[in-house]
Amino acid sequence: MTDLPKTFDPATIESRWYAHWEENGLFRPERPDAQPFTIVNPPPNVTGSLHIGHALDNTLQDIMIRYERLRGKDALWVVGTDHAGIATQMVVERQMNARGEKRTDYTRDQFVEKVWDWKRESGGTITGQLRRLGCSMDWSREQFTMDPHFSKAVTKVFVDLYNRGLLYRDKRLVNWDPGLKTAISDLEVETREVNGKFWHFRYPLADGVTLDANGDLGGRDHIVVATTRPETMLADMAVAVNAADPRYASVVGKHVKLPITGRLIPIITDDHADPELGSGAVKITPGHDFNDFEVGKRAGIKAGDMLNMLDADAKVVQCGDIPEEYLGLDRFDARKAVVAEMERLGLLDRIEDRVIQTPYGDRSGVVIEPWLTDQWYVDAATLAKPAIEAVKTGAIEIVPKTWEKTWFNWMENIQPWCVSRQLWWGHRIPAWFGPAKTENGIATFMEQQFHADGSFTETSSSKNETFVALTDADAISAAQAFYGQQFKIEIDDRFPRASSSTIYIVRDPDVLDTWFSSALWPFATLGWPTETPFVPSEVEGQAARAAQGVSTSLDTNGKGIDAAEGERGNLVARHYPNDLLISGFDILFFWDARMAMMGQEFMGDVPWKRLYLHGLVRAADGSKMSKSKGNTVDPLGLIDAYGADALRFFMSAMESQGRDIKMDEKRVEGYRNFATKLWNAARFLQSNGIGASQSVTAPTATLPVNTWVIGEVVDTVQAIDKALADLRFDAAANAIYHFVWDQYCDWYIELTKGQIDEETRAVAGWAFDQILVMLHPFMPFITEELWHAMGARESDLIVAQWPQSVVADDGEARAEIDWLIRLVQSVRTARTELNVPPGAKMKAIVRDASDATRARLDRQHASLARLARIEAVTFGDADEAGAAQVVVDEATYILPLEGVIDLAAEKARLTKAMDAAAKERDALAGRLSNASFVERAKPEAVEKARADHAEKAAEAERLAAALARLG
RNA sequence: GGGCGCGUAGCUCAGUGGUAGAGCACACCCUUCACACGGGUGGGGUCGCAAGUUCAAUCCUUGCCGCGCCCA
Repeated sequence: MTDLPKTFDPATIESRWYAHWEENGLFRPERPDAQPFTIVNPPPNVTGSLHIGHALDNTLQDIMIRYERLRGKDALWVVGTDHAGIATQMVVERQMNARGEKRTDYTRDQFVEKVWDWKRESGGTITGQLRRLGCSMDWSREQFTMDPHFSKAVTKVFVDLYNRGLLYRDKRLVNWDPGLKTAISDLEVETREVNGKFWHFRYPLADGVTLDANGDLGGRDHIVVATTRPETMLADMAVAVNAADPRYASVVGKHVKLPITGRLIPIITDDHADPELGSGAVKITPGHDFNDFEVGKRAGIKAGDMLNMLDADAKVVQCGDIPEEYLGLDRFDARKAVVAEMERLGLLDRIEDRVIQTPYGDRSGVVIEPWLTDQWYVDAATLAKPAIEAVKTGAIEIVPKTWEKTWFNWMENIQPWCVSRQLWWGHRIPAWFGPAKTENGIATFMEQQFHADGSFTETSSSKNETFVALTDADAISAAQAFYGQQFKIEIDDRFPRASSSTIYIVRDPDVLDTWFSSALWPFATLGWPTETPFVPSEVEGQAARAAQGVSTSLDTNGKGIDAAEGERGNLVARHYPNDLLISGFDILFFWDARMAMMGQEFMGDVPWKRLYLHGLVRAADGSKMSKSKGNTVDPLGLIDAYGADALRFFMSAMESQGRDIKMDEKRVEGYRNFATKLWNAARFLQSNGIGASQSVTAPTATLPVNTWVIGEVVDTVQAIDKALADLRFDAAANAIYHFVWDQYCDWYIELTKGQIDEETRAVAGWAFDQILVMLHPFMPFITEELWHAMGARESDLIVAQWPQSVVADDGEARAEIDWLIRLVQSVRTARTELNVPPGAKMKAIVRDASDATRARLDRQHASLARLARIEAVTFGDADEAGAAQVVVDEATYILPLEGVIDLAAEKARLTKAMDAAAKERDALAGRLSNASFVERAKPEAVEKARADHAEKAAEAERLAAALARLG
């Protein structure tokens, strides 16, 4: 045993134990024959640093993985980071900007190399911080989404999805982020309400046409349309009215002459125009509005023919007939210019104030522009079906269950997922474009993308040929097969084209959405596609999809174990499906849902059997923490102040299902105090010659106090087992907290003081060991430290054995200690209320004591003397006149306090106690006298009411007697 | 507009169809030989409001009020 300092100082032990565990491979001990238990960590952004949400998420995961490791399972916690395409590219570009450089000063390869440099240098921040939190991940297999093996998986998934018709290139409106100059998915768009305006414009009818003179709008020569985005009128291609709207029936098929551009645009009918709203007529800008895009398509306008008046920066470009002075204007300047011109022309009907739902990029914070481009889309609706089914059949259990509805709702209304991004950092799309074969021979189609400064870039049109392949070589062979042996195929970085002898194919410059790769995390981290699951091959995976991926966790469980027998070392076979995923609900769609889709598609099985969703950690005032508000709490600061164990315990104790956690630093402090309490208990044990126990099984106990504490240990194990089985982290933490402080320290240690014999030494040491094991998942550092401080050990605590939850037959012992505690408390209360000096020792005369009570008093006299300061106990009658009286069960304890006692105070005290008992007695009597209660209530409820009534009645009677004796 | 959640002691939160709990804070007492980051004792709540179901509602149902989040 090592002597412990008086106060626990977390900082001195945390780094030491963490290094010890990691260096000795204790985060993933070799357990080839054990049942696997697998969690993958939500890969933090490689640019990130640990925030309080990570602290919560990773603490919960660590609790589960340490718990299962202690229970003997082959626990694997996969860890790594994701490459965070946009965020990482932004970080590196910002650094370049600070040096007066920009990305385009470099070639793509040079730039990507610089990002790798940055990653090697600064990408490990968060992994170091996770270690400080005590997280026991398998660092030996740390992953990165851009690792070669992982990239291989990403490419394969892209190619396979393409070949299965689940991934395609399409020209349609996409959420374009003009700040980052890339497409983003609809999930990355955040809708905000902003104060804006609704401008009503008059569009003159062309060719002298007027509205029906007899109609409600009486022969007007114009149609009023309204818009929240006036600048888009420069790309208007139609005015739509409802076919059932009589006001416009006479002009359908006619034209309006678009102001400013002079363009003639048709008046068409479409249900999108609602006669009840505004004028009933709407301007249609198919190239710049999602609704209008659909209207345009219904009107027969092809996507490629839709007018596009903005460039990638959202500046106005020529799309045919826009006056010179508008070209190059930013979209918001263009808005002002258009409104001013319409007003000058007398065509501004009116302006309304209106709250507008405006889309913003969640990373850039700029207004998103619907923009017409070619992008790659995943057929999410098809992939969602097995994911929906998995939750319905229970193959995936979502905890808390309330999230199921959200899961279904989102999955059932899912839109095509835009997965291409116009970035340099990320997984480059494995698609090559070559010239098209047409009836006139081989031809290249290019699309010109104009810029506001008059320049333009050309990109390969979707009319060209596309080759999706795993490698350059595969792309070349595919092209060779397509174009024929007479051509040499070369990969080029300019544009697809053909000479008389050579075909040049060009790889798509875009990269994939980071979430596309992190969706593969549960299996690509395990070595897929090199290592494969036991059963599904690609063909079988497809078959599973055809069958909607219905599987049960029983099937998958069996498969995992069988696979382990035959293919030890194949991590995919052994650890897929994962057992549990713990994530914040904020990434339910971004990540969890997509893992479910990809897992089902490629592995033919769910990625995890359970999905636990926790809430956010909010600021003390309940507001959301954010850097911009400056109200973030740094978990590392909390670790510095209170220790990682205290922070972890806080997270667990506050994690109740379906609720956010409000930051409460006082509570973290309280759990630091708890750690110190445990520390001091260990010091007490040491000073009494109590150390490490020799067995996992409880020692033989004869003394009631020892039997009692063994029973309490078992109760606590059972409570924790139950709580963690249900993922009730708060209940688990509270169970061990309550046992340590309120049972072990406050009563067990106090009851044994001064009478520590060999048996007690053994039991006390054993019970303390059980505490260390049970508390270890929550507070790994202090428990490991104390584990070793208490004596020599066969193993480190991190790989010790979880307590056995066997029930001992201890009814009588527990009843005795329960009685003793109530007696001590009652005497203490009487002493305090009667102002008996704390040090004063008393004797007690006991009336009406049963034989059992006499025996207990005899056995427990030493404890009674210590804790209640009752020195001598005698039996029989006594003069109660100058005495306090305490009623516990059948007996009354008379405490002579001649000269000390305040008679009035004692009377008041007894009266209060008697009234309380009488009140409950009467309430119970009232209930029992109610015939319907006795007839209809459950028999056991009636029985309990009767018993309680008898007890309360007796208690009131004894207190009344005591009061009477007082005179 | 649709969906979800929350409203319990001064604060932060558990909880249960049958007499309301914890931590912190508060009051009083205690340098008792592990611990003042401690020990002891105590005060404090018509469980948001209203109706309904029930022998019995803080808990179930409905409505209302207030707060938060997600989706359109």
